[in-house]
Amino acid sequence: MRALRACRSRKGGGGKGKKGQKRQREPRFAFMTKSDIEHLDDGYRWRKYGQKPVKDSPFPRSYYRCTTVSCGVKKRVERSSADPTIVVTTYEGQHNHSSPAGHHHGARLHHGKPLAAFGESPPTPQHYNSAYSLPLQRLGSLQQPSPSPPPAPYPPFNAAGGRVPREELFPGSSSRDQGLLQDLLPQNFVRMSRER
DNA sequence: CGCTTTTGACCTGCGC
DNA sequence: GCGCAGGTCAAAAGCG
Repeated sequence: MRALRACRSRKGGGGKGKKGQKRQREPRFAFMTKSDIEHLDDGYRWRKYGQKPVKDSPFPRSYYRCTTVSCGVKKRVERSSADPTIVVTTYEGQHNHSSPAGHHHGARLHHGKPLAAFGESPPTPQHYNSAYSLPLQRLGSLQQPSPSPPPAPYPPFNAAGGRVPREELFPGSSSRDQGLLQDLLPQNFVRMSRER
């Protein structure tokens, strides 16, 4: 048990990051997975660096980071409050390395049955997309059901770091993630996936 | 012995 | 201006 936390000189320097600039720069990609385990082995090595209880969800949200140096890809894992069996994984950023150091199993979602995927840039498109025929959708398309689906699975954003501002994807909610589940997982979507 | 996990504290931004 | 929620850090413990 983390008994004594002796010298806590500088803790929590992160938060929302720089002032004035929202640190939502990396492309994000979220997908739902029907699994009993949260930490799906996608072939990369992840290190858990945090866990926080979510406001509208009885389940905590876990924060992972790619252990590979110079790869600042982050991953957020949380269970759906609507359906505990559904795990929502949100990737932030893209891997600089094609193959994980040491491990090369490829994408293995043990027990996971991906239900849907949203976002802008899947970390391993081939893995999730082809392997499970996931309907890649934009984040915004879920909130705003457009008559015609987006032509390309990957929205207009350059991997160099510049992507379409969140404001464009979320005209209504321009700030704060405001619940990944709420925004990314419409109730009907979850239910639909279950009933299939 | 090294890496991962756990957990509380701290910081920042936004909403009211 | 204050409070809340989200996100990150850092140290210790646990495990392989």
